Amino acid sequence: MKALHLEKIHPGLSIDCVVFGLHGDTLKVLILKLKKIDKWALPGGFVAATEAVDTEAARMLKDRTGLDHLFLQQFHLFGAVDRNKVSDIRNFVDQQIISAAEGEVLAQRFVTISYYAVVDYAKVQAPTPDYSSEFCEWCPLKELPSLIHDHREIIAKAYQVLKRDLNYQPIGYNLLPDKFTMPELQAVYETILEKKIDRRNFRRKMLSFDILIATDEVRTGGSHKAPILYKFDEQKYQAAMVGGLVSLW
Amino acid sequence: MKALHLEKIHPGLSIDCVVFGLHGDTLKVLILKLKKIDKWALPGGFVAATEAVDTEAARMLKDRTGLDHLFLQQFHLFGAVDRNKVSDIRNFVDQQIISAAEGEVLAQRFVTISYYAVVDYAKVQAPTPDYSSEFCEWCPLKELPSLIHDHREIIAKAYQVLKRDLNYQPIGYNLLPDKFTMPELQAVYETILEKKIDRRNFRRKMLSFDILIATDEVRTGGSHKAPILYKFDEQKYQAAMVGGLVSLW
DNA sequence: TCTTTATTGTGTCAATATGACGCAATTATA
DNA sequence: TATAATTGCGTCATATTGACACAATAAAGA
Repeated sequence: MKALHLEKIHPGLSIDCVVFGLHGDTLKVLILKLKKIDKWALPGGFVAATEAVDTEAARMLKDRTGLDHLFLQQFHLFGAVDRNKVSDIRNFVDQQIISAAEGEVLAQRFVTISYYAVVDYAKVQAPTPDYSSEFCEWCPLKELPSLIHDHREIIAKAYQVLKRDLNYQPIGYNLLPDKFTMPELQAVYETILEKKIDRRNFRRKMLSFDILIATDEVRTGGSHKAPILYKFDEQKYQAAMVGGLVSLW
Repeated sequence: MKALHLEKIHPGLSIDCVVFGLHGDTLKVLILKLKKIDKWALPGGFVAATEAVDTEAARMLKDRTGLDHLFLQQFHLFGAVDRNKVSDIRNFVDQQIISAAEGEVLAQRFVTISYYAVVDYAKVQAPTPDYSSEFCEWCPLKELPSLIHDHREIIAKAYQVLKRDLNYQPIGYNLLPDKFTMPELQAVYETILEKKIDRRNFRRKMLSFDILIATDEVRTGGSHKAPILYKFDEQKYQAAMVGGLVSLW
């Protein structure tokens, strides 16, 4: 959480990424263990003076996960005055957990623009910590440890927005493999929404959105009927991202 | 668009507000005519170092419109590198439209966090220009003049998000009077969506959301049957703001 | 090879929701 | 007192949804 090249950094602004990982039927969040402080943080960083904010968010995600071309959704700017909890930082300095200089940096006011992404846990070999962190961990959403600043609030908001977005946006592109089965897609929804959906009704509704193309292949391996592999109709998928899947009025 | 007290301002960050006004059946946007430059701008400003970003957005809206307690929706951070179009600014300086010092300020990189609000045009007596602008105007969404920076893009995005939000959020609170009729509420939707809705089906759906309470009063004055006055069930309205009106899954 | 098990694709059906519209009631005005 | 305008309430055919039945089939075990 320290600026590397302050002179080249857009001032007062940070980026935080909430990276959701689907691990079986559990939704996890990528967090980083800080080096000196006994707390965790979201992957994030600062914006180079010469780069667009969206570009920088994508770069950070790539640096941590190795993943590229992900769907990164900007969802909120957190701009409370004491969102970095200056009294906590003073305590860290008093207890000599961090140096006075480090405390000075951390006590500066930053507003943070937050992005979320949903990634395939299996595609991320080993998340890479940044200069300020020791190691990374995928943590179940329900078992978050003590987080620095307002990062717990950021994660809560990200999860709320993600669930809301499922009501009008498709999901799965660059998250599932190019070809995937209906049960695999359903698992994405069930994991995020923490809710069982009737598989026959799920199929019917999903197909009605007209964003899937059935291939002539199936996924073998299970000791049961081999499910059909689908792919996204990229055109219609993108159209649905903009125009929404359903409209009330 | 110039900082008043740079030393007390959070650096590199501005706020822009897209204030939609319902004027009969037309959706208008509040814009400010700049003093020296022959362009228009969104109401906005900078964030005091001692204030939350949301608070500052509300303050700006109150300064311009006199309106308080509005629903202000933060919707996007615009963070492109050249969103202030530095080449345009250099031209203004070259043509001596603005001073070199003013050009210097305008050419600095700022990211802007944008909010939208929908207000009752009739409640705003006379919008007040700020120090950088000559006068304000409610401009129909379809007839926007030349705007500074990326403000046209900001308005387009605001309108897109507003229409999207109507699909899962209620609208009308602090926009309509405390008591309002069903046709008045419907007009809000029709004006924003630019779409006629069957009044009988609108009523049925709106009532099904269970956020309205019928009073025992009616609105007289028209030469026709007096419509019933409704008010919002504030509890359920707020719940719908968080949880959404409908859910796909 | 022949079951068995697990899970998929397809389809049914009652209940509910939606879109399009009819009609009597009622308010101010002519 | 009639007229015009617009509202509240209701109908009906059609579409959508939720709950569930059943045959098909891929792999594993007997």
